[in-house]
Amino acid sequence: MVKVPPNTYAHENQLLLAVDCVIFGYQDGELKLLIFKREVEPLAGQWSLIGRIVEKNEAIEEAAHKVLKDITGLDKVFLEQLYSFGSVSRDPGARVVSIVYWSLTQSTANQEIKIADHEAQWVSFNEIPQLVLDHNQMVKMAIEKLREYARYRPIGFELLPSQFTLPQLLKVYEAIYQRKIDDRNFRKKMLASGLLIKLDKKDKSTSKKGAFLYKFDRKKYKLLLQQGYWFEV
Amino acid sequence: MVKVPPNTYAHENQLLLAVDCVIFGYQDGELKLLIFKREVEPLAGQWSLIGRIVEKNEAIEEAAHKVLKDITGLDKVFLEQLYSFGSVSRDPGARVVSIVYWSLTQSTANQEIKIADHEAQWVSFNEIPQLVLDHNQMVKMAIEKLREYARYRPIGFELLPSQFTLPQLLKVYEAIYQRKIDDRNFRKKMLASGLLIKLDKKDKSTSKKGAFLYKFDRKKYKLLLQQGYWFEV
DNA sequence: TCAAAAGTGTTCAAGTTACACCCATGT
DNA sequence: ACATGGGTGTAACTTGAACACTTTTGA
Repeated sequence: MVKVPPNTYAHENQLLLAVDCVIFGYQDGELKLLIFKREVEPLAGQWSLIGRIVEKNEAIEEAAHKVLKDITGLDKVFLEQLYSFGSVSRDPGARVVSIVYWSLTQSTANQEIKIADHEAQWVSFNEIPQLVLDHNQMVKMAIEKLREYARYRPIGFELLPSQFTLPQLLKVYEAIYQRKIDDRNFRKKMLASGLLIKLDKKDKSTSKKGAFLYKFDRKKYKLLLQQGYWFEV
Repeated sequence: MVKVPPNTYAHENQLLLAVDCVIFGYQDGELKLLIFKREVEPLAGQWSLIGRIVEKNEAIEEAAHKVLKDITGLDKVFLEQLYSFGSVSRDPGARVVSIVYWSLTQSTANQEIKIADHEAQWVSFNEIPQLVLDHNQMVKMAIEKLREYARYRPIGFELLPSQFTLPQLLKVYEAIYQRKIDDRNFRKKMLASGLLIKLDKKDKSTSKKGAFLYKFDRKKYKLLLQQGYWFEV
């Protein structure tokens, strides 16, 4: 009779657990990734995702939230677990298993200041440098997840200010999918979803005519989700 | 200037890392979950998923594979990472973060012997008992994942012997979705995918006429995947 | 008055769903 | 000969894709 290795707690100092965050933003019509220069040896000074070791008394999700808040000042943003990376030699410094989270952020002036403080930096998707360890792989997976997610969940909004125009939203999706999207079909679908609240204001920053501003109806979305609603762009 | 907590390796004996496996099977026209009685305190003797602490010198995926092989004897089966659970007090015995994997297995006689050895047990989806810790939540998430996956990947095969009939495959999908599926449309789609290899043999165990046996064309599937192929049931 | 972006409907093709009967064979 | 499960095609409908012009307004 074969025995499974006993599920015992008699293990000590096994390995370290870290969280790393793939943080996406959207500026100047482009999707961006937030990276910074690693502070600890080995590989100090090289580009890296933002993360740290998980403390014993904090939940992993909590750790991810804190990392994100520390660097961006942002609190209530889209943040979800992506995947855990745990090969033995992924980190030459120690045996570290990393649980990766991905986040979508809206850029605000305040946030930019915080980011600059940390010497972090936004880079365009097609200019992502080599990152330490397996971080490039993490980013690749996160980008795939972003595209997959965008297909059936309304996440374009997460990358825009709370008030946005339809042309802006369209551009976000075009940036995500890297292709032109028919604007008439796009409007139809978006408006048909019933998840947009049209405001009585126009944004005239990009045209003389001005485009109507909308808000995303989060309450209604939650309600629809419970009813098994399926969104598709 | 705010400082991110330093990403240093100077932490010790932080927490333990475990893998747990949600193992699905298919028998008697029903989807089943493999559970066993927990061996260690606290909560010894209660129903639990199968898992153990990850050793320092093994990759997390490797650990999951070993757990699965130890209990079922199965080696090359569908096994993917599901999610990591890491709230502080999820385990009253210690601070344990659990990385959960899910697996689809084909039942074989040999496997059943191994499973019996371990006093593990298959239970139907609608008879899943209360499990220890957050294991019921893990199972719930795995079932959702299974349904999501089945929509766009040919995974029905993973639950059947390597040779199977179309009526059998249909029943697997009906079990996954818990609803009747039109057999004509199902056949059309399956055969149109080009991923089934028709054999010259019939299985007469369930009817006098007998149903043709098929094999799943894994090579072709891999090829199609690379070309951005998208399967849908 | 004109340049530049915002806004609006219809047609066609493709894919999905619904549906009913004959076939083969062991007992 | 009959009961049982295996196998097959078509029509209606729904969905997604393609496509071009008018509107508004600041400069």
